Amino acid sequence: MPKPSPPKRATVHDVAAAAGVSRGTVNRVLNGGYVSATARTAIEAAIAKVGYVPNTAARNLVRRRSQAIGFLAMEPHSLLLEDPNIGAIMLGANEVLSVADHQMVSLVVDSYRDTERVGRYLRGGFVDGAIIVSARAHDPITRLITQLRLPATFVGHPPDLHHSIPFVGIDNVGSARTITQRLLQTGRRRIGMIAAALDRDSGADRLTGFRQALGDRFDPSLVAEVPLYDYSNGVKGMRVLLDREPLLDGVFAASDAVAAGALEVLREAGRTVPGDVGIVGFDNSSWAMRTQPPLSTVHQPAREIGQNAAELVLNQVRGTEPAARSILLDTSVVWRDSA
Amino acid sequence: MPKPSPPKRATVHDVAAAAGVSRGTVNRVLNGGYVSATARTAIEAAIAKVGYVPNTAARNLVRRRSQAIGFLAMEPHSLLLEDPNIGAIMLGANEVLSVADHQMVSLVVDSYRDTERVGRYLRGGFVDGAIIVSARAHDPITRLITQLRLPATFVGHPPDLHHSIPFVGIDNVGSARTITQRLLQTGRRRIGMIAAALDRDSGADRLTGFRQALGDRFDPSLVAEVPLYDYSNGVKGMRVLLDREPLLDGVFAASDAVAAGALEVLREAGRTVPGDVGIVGFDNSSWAMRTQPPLSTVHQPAREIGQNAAELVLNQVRGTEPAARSILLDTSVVWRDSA
DNA sequence: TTGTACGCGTTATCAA
DNA sequence: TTGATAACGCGTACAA
Repeated sequence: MPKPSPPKRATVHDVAAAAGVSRGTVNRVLNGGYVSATARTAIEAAIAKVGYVPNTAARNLVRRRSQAIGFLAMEPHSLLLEDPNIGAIMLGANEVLSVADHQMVSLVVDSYRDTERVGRYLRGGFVDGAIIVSARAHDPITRLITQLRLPATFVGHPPDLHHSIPFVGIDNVGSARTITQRLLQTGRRRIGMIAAALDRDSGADRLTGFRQALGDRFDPSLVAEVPLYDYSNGVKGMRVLLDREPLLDGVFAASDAVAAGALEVLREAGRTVPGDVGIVGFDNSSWAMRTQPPLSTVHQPAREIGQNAAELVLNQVRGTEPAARSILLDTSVVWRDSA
Repeated sequence: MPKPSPPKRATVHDVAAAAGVSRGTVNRVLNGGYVSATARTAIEAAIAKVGYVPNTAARNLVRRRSQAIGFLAMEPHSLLLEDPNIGAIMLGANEVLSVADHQMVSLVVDSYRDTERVGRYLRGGFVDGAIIVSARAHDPITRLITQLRLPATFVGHPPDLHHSIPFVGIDNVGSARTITQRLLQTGRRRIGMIAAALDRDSGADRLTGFRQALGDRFDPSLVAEVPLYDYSNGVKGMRVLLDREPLLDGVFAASDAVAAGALEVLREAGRTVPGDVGIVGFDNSSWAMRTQPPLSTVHQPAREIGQNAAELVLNQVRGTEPAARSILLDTSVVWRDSA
């Protein structure tokens, strides 16, 4: 079987020939510059006629650009698909990047080996900038990026954010406070929290908001810490909570998936929701509407987060970045039946 | 703010200078060829010392390759994230592509405008090959790809598959037959199907399998057709079925999401599962374990599908494709409590 | 086994 | 306003 030959593509040279001008002039209509009206129309016709499309490789070579932005997800492979927001964030980022004719290359950093590989990639100049999702504290990748002075934006800030790098996110503290207050307003007295992912800003901030809302009534023994934002950790956390305080009548779960797991445990324990105990989640993911009863939760604009992150990087790449940096997007609370 | 200057990168020239040889020799150790042991070690040391990484743009320019494979999803944006398999398929494909040092560029084709844009992209030689997911009949993109003789692989075959293009998929007919038989074996007499996405091979084949399993007992009036594989269509389909045949005691839902919707309607109608009616799904997605009761369903190896698809394209790109073409992967049935 | 020189398709610089 | 020409970094004949 013969190696398929790449399709023949028209070049600037061909366009110039077809229009009866030099390559320089063609280039000026492509990339702006002084050019006479007659030449312009002739060239535009020629471009359409020969079906010219610029060759990215050649262009990038001379411009010393890759026209690519890295999307770094610092997350175990398995969790990538479970995360209800990451997909929408990627989609949002990809939207504005592709409009700006940039390629989004997604790199998941799971193991140490990944760190090395991605490090080489970044150093190699394969991307003009990076969007970093769910970075943890003291991340080697973060250090590398500041070292390289690579244009970048965080989605959610790592605890040790070097503020030369902007971020886009939501107010986790405020959102958590608001939704916890709802629990208080509906008369719950013994309120616990299943706190997940405390090594991330989102996790830590949600706990902070919970504590703020409770004020004097905050009781550390009613906080069950679990590592991840998922269903099975919701199950574990709820068991702990129920064990410590059988009279519990309110629960703030750090995510909808966690809440769904908690709900299952409550059902097994014979507690009714929202009768015996009220429960609220976070994310407004598809979980929230599937549970019985549906969850009251915090909606975060994941797609917009992605879009804003992409814009922030592109601004830096283009060198047209004024003073204003990080962006905090608004959340909204969705009331359903669980509390 | 100054435009961030791209990091200075070492070139073959630098390596040659550092090793005291010519660029040609350096090239030979990079891309294979005769080279003396002494020269090789000297050059390898030099490469490490100056931190040389090949420049993709330059390499692609001269090789006339893009080192990119398009991942085309012919699906509405909104459904992309809902589909339980597509994410895993992408991950699987990306895995083998990145090992082969190829970029995966994902292109979602939703509207007619997308078709045009993607068409330009393919014609422009921006990808060396393509993986196409959920193509429908008479797709203009498919036609373009055969025209261009672009190396490609389908995931699931479109009804009008031009057999010059290989595909990787599962045996939807056989899997559907098997799981429907289970319903029969457990003594169900009036079995209906909620058939979704009949304009796709997967949807049509599952209906075929259902019909085969039932044989003489097949009753067309017990098939509710719905357009999409999602929860809300499961709700609609189940209502139709219950309306047409109140004595129904078995249901094959075309996907787990559909089954979940159907389950909700059954609950509202006061039917117990699996007591009054047995129900089975398809996909073994996260839905299957979240429903009450958990679903019996067909597991399909989504990740492997992606891996195989990528390998099939790469083989064609490299021109090292023997005779064997399409691949059918095995499914397995997962028995839970719903039937 | 090694070195030299040309071409890949663009952009950018400089004269004209 | 336009045209010629030199990079950009690499692969590859061809000659040595």
